Parts: sequence; C-alpha cells; structure tokens
Amino acid sequence: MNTLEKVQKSLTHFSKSERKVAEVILSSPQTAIHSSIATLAKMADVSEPTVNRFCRRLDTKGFPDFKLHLAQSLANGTPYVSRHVEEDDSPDSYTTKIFESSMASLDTARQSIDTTAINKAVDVLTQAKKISFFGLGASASVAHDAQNKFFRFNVPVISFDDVLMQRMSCINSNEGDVVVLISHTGRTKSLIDIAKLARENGAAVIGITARNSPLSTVCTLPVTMEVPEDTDMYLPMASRLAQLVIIDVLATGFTLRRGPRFRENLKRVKEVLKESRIDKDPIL
Amino acid sequence: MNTLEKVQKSLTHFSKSERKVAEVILSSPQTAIHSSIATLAKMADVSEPTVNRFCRRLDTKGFPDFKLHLAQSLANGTPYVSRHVEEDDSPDSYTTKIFESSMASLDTARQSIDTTAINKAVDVLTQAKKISFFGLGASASVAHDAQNKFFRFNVPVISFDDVLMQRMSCINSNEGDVVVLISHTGRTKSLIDIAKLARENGAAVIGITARNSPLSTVCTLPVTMEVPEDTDMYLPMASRLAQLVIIDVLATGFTLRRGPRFRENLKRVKEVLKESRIDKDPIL
DNA sequence: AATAGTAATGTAGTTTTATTATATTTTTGT
DNA sequence: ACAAAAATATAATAAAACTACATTACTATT
Repeated sequence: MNTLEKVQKSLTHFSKSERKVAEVILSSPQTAIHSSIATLAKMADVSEPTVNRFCRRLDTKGFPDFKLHLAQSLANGTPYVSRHVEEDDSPDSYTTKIFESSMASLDTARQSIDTTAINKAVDVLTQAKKISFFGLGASASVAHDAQNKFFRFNVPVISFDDVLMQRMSCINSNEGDVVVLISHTGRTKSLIDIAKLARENGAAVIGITARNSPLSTVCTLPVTMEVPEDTDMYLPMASRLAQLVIIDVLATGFTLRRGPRFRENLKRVKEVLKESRIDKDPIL
Repeated sequence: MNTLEKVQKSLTHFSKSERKVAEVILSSPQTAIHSSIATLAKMADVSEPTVNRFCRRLDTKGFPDFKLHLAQSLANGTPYVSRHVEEDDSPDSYTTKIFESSMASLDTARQSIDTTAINKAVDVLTQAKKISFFGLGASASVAHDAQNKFFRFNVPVISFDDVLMQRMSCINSNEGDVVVLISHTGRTKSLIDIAKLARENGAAVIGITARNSPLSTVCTLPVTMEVPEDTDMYLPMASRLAQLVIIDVLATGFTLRRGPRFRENLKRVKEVLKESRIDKDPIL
C-alpha cells in the first residue's frame, strides 16, 4: 500500500505524539519529505526519537527510508499496469491503456525469461547451416519479422506461414539446421507435429512459447516465457510483442557473438537500403 | 523531466567519474536510493564528493535530495530507460537492456501520439469498403499482423509485401477503400508513390509513420509518432513495436465503435481457432 | 616537448543528521 | 494513591553528508 494512505489509515493506532507527527505529515507531505528529522520533530512538537519510532512503526528502516517511501507515494503515477479497455473509453484513454498494458506485459515477460536458454539459443543459431522461422496466425508475422532480421546477417534463412510448406521444409532439414517455432500458447497441433518432424530429421528445434506447454516439451531448446493473458479484446496483442523482443534479443546475441567485423556487414546492408529512400536516414 | 531519464540523457555531458556514478545508478536505481553516499561512491569507484557534485549537476540540493527525486521518478512514470548494448554484455544484461529499451520506446511513442488522428483513423476504418495494409522490409510484418487482426473483423482486408502487387492493388482501389501505409522513416520512395496512386483513385490513405516525413505529407490522414532512434544494432527494433501497438489501438478502437454485438463475433472466431489446438486455451 | 592554466577528482576535516541508550514523564489499573 | 507499564524526552553516539583544500589529470600554447 501507498505510504501516505498507510499514515492516514493507521491514524487511530498511533499514540498521542505519533499522531501529532502523522498530522503534520498529512497536512503537508511535500514539506515533510524535504525536512530533517529535527525540523519535523519541532513542527509536530515532539522529540526526534518519537519521529523515528513513528517511522519504524510504518515498517520502514528509519527516517530517511520513510522519506523515500513517502516520496514515492507522492509521485502517485501508477506505473505501467495492465488495465482493461472499457466500453466508453475515449480514444485518448484506450490508447494510453493499450500502450501501458503492452509495456506491463513486456515487463512480466522479461522477468520470466531464462537467459541461460537465450544464451544456448544464440549458440545454436550462430552455428546453424540454415535457419527456419515458423509460426501461424499472429505468430506468423513474428516469424516474418525474424526472417527479415536474420536475412541481413547473410545466413540462409526461411520463413513460411503455410503449414504444408513448413512440413516440406522440415522433412528436408538436416543435421546442423535450426528450426525456430513461435507460438504463444504452445498448443497448436500442426506446429507440434512440425517440431517432431524437424527433430526426426536431425534439426535443432528452438521454441519461443509458453513454459510447460506441449510445444515446449518437444523442442530441443525451449525459450519460454510467461505473458499475461491478452486483454479482453479477443485479439492477440501482448504475446507477439514479447515474441518480437525475444527475436531482437536473439538477433542481438547473434551479432555480439559474431564480433565487430560482422557488424560492419550490417552497416553495409543499412547503407544499401538508404538508396531506396528519399533522403539520408536510417532503417526501413 | 523525470530524474532517471535526466541521468540517462545527460550521460554524455558528464565527466568520466560522474559517468561512472550514472552507470551505477542506471544499472540499479533501486539499490541507489537505498544506499548511502559512501556505499554508492564505493560502488562507482569514485569519491564521495564526486557523487555529491553529480547530484548537484542534476539540479538537486545534494545527495539526499537527489535520492528523493530519484525515488519519485521510480514510482512515477518511466522506470525504463533506453540503454545501449555493449560488446561484452552478458546474455542476462543485453536481454534486460533490450526489453527495457523497448518499453522506454513505447513510452515515448505513446506520448507523441495524437489521439485525434487515431480517432479519425478509426472513423475511416469502420466505414471502409476494403482495407489494405502495406509496408516494406520490417514494416511488412507489421502490415501482415494488421491483416491478421482485421481479418477477424470480417472486413475485406489485404496485405502485400511486394511492391508491384501493392501498386496494382492501389490502381484498382476506389472511393471508400482505405489504404494503410506503414513506414518508420516515411521516406521509402515506392511507398510514397503508392500513397499518391491510392489518392488519385479516391482511396483514403492512412500513414503510420514519422511526423513531418515525406510520407506523412502525402497521406490523407497521417497517424504520426516519434520513436527514438533504434539502438546501435543496425536493426529496426523499437519502431516496429510502436507500429504494432498502434495497430492494436486502431483495432481496439474499431471494435469499440462497432459495439458489443460485434465483439460476440470475435469471440466466435476465437472459438473456432481452439479446434486447431491440443487443449482449451486462448488465441494463437 | 615542456609548461602554465584549467578542470576534474580525491583527502581529510567539519557539520549536519539520525539513532541509541537511558532517564523522565505520563498513563493505566488496582 | 501507588506501582507497573507505556510513552516520550534528553543527551550522547554513530552515521552520513558536505566543505575546503590538495592533488592529479587534462588542454592548449609556446
């Protein structure tokens, strides 16, 4: 709970002098956080240790710590919290909500990611003879994006959003090939089949999917994460953002592993793209 | 401005030692606010007065005051700050950096968006006879994603990532059709041509692009935003995330405008998708 | 390349601030 | 009214922050 609210709510539980302190703080929290313990004590007409005890009673380490907590509760901007869009939200309101929910989801996703898996995936990718990215539905565009990115690395890379093409491609895969499967739920039947198919043909299978999902168990290397349920709009939103950022992370890991000379290459690719533009300017 | 952002932005203006202090704070602001000046100085491997000078340089009265400000900015808006990936970053470190940079970019994007334009775009989209999404390169996958989303709305929707197909499609467009063009820079020649072509044929042209870019000027309805330069990896990252979220916003606006009965439809689409899955579970 | 000047950083001492230990007062219950 | 307990204050101690000044590291100029 917010510290200021806590002071307010505990008002009755305080002793006489402590209440004096609370009153002073409530009447002007801004002053409180900028005062020393001595000043505050004088304002409340109590002794310094009383103020100190007051702070500890509110589960803080002492006066400076209490000020910190108080300062935070004064800056009462609810940080990125996932909020549902309501029927009568204004454009301004639902825009903000969707952006903030997206950010909040990325945050939870980040916290749930196993960087050891990331590192292994980068290992595998850097050594790949051929990389394929497969996804279906909303995840197909993530695969598409991944293809675009790795294509710049000058590695053989494929992406199909057609189930049959995906199957065919997997049947032709060999030892040294890497198949990256993208699925939010990790329950899409055909993708699970494809994972098995690829393994049977000796390819390494990286799965960007949910922890403990069926897909994650059939992959040779699952890169799992937890993404909060998509909002009440019946559309996939947060999940694919997190997937895209994972792709970014893998791509970045890839370039880091390849070293500085490799990045010169990328620069060249970027230069070439400039010619399709009206002016000097970065990426597409 | 938010103190944490300020630290980030002033990085270049700092002296060598002050930068060390800044890095320590940025890498773990939570630790910073709970440390004494001595501890922080030791962590940054500088002297205490250096930390003090650092604080004053950021327009605070001193170290305790700085901590207060920092605490507020942590509670307040942007806990995420864009940081560059370094050559020798660990997987854990670059993963965090990329996620946080992504979130920070979304935040700046959000702040720069004109919700009036969003609202108009939703207007136009809901009345469209046919919707086309076009992008090239990294923006192509955004277009692809948009198609997937609007397809569920049961509206005629197209997406091509081939320039010629895009042209042909525009030539055949009519009054009442809507063309959505996606480009981070807004300088891609062929997309600008396409915008003109579509207008000549009476279509409404929505441009998801940079403010004041050539593309934004030829659209009938530019939905512009500012996305901080992509990181020093020569790859498009933040920009397309913001574009995707804009798509989400437009899609959400669309369903809101269509009312509750329409959302029943979406639910049905979702139900159907379940059959392709191993178990009960949401979206792809 | 040497040197004066300037900026940056660190050392050590000083002041301020917070905390602890203990004494005093107030409250409460019998 | 008095003892016991709780609350509060005083004074001493410890911790933290700050200041003045010394040293070092740069920059530019000859």
